[in-house]
Amino acid sequence: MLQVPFIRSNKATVIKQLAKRNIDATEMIDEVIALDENRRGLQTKLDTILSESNNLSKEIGNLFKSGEVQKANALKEQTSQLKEESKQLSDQLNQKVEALNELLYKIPNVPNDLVPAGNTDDDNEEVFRAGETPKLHDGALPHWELAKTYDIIDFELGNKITGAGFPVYKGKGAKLQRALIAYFLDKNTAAGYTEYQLPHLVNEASGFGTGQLPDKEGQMYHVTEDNLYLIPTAEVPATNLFRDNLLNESDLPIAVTGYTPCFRREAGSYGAHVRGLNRLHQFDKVEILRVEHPTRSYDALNEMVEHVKGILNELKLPYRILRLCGGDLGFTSALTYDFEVFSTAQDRWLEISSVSNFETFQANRLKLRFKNAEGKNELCHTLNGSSLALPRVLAGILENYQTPEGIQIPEVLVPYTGFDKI
RNA sequence: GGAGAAAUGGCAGAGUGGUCGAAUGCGGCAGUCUUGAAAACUGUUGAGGGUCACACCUCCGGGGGUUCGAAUCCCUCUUUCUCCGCCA
Repeated sequence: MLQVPFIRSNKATVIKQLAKRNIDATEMIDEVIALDENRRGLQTKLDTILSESNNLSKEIGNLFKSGEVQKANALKEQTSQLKEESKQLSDQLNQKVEALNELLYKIPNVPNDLVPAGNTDDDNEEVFRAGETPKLHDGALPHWELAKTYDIIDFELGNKITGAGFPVYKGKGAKLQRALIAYFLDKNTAAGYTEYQLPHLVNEASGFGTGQLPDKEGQMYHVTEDNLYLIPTAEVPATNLFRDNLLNESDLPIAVTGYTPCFRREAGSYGAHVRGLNRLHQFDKVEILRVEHPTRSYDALNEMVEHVKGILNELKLPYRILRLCGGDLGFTSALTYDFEVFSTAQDRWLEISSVSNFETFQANRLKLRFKNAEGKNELCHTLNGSSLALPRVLAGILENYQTPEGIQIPEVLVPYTGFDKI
């Protein structure tokens, strides 16, 4: 969530930038400022009363000590009114704080200057394109047909044991998945990211820290018995590693990578776009995450983009990079680059990575700070990205590397798979 | 799952109703001494709100209660440890 002091001193900019998301935030921002002023006024009043009653209590204590019981009892009577007042004030104060927070939860992050205005993914700005779209032979198939032909992914079996969106990988399909995970992790650790194995279920506080809660709980599977959520992305446990941390400036930057399965309810998705591996309830993903000094975070974002590019170049897949427009930008993000791989057989682009700078938006909720050069506590910037999401990369490989004789394995993966053809 | 014990500042650890935001030690920072360093000595060292800055307020695992007054008493939740049971 946004910081109130920031809103107060940058009101015009905040409203202007939020307009890129097609939000007129004028009213909300005004209300935030009014509620905050109100809150501070109440706080000051309450503090005064508490101060008075603290003094009285001390006096009473001293009187008891010196044996002046009657005087002490007389003073006791005075405290009851103060108590009543302070109770009322603190109730009012709590209401204000709650109202303020509820409002703040509804305000998305302020888009960066680079974010183009726009409504839908049509308005995203293509900033890079690489890789040749291969000319496929006659009779080239979409990946779900290839999966069947070569018996490497079984969607029906997943259907039987769980339901739609939970495919079963088998044989060389399973091995290829494992190879991709190992390859991605190796690339990430070689680039300085520390590998973590993270919990796949998280508590409410963690869901809140990264912005899934409140409001977006419908996207996550919820284990009500224990009030835990299945992670929709490793971003949630990875970012929450640093919840409530007060770091030294020298601890920054922090770079983390981890592989986890991801679980998404994807309520409301339907049709051809959920065919095959396009959209699943459970999928594998390797994530990279950075905790950065505010002055460096956009350099870090570029480094992450370059890193993901490096991987896709090695895999020799056709891909493009989009800068998301305001309408398509995630709630918590200030600037996001999406990577899409070209699905030749489907003739469409599939999102395989999303690299974002959240600036202080998550850090504020997480209370993730560092001590700056002046000795003041300052919020860190958090960033994360996929490197990479497995199913669509797999789809891209199957479709783009298919030949009449079988599916070639990208050269960099062969040491991991142990075979060069399916 | 059952029984018991515990949770205090970066860490260790005192504090069982009244100048306790909290002794002491370690660590950190600054200074003295030193050519420099170490050692020694001296000082300093939690967070949030609030203020131009002070003042002031809140925080001793979380929440609630008793009391004029709670780190200290009561209730509750969570976590950790020990023992028993079960178990990949």
